[in-house]
Amino acid sequence: MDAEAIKRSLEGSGLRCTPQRYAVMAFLMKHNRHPTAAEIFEAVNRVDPRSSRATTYNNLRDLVQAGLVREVAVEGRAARFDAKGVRHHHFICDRCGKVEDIEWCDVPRPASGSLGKRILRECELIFRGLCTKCAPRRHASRSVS
Amino acid sequence: MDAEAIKRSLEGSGLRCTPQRYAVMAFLMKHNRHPTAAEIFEAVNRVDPRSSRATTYNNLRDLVQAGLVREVAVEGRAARFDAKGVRHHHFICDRCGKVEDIEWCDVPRPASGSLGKRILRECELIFRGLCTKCAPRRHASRSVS
DNA sequence: GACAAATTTAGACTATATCTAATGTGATAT
DNA sequence: ATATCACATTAGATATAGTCTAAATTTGTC
Repeated sequence: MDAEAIKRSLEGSGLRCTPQRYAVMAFLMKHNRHPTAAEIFEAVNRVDPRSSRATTYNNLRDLVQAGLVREVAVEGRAARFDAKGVRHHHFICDRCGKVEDIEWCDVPRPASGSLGKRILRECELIFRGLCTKCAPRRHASRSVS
Repeated sequence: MDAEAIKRSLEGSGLRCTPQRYAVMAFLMKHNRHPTAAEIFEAVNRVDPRSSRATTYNNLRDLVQAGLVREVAVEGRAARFDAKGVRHHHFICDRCGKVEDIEWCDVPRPASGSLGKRILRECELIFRGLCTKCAPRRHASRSVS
């Protein structure tokens, strides 16, 4: 996405295209990892225009409010704990960050049902509760009681 | 779960059953919300035995290491951001807290496939990306690009 | 250019979590 | 019983993430 397009996108959402705001938005569009505010702050400040910490946070807030950026994995930013009594999954709301328990369910095996392969791949993630990197190599099952 | 059972469970994991440790564990077993460390600290300290902040955090760490407690929604405790370019879901690993994008996929409609109703209910949560409370009331579709 | 509104800024402040060094506790050997 | 030693606890210092404030600056408009 080129500079003009970013400018239009900001102004289309009722935000002025200030140098600092532009820098934050451009950085987020260029890097599709999920950077923290601190990483964005640092990256933006390696070159002109500089941007104070407050401005970086303000701009992130504005971009999220405008619907141009998503904030993920929130939940008040404090760790939460859970005695492993009944086996269950955790689901985290995209909007409010609430942690919701969902009933335990094993990974569905057959890929032939009315739900296609793509859905299964996504189901497997949540059913397993582990990302691709952390998932056990083979058919080994991990205790998540 | 009674006091003896908690004691056995701690000792079975190689942890001494100290008053402070017991209090944290008992609190977590009794309340199946997902309290923060601060909430646990406060609750435990409303009555004897008192427990310092460091001890509360240490005990939580020990309980997690021993596999008796889970820490949910981690990810280094810093918010992460994401320019809403391509529509996708976010999956957060239960073990390492990594945020992983998964390809966008609409909520599957039919409940009659080879995957049962229960699976569908769980799929819907992740496919929608919103918890029960935040989900739009009816068939309204939310823009999550 | 002058004005008002929006934006940026440095730094103080709050909240969450970890570290440190001193002290306390409990099981075991003597 | 008591000396010992590993394990636990403590208060307080420190670190990190984020917010707030009040003043200064920039921007769009007349």
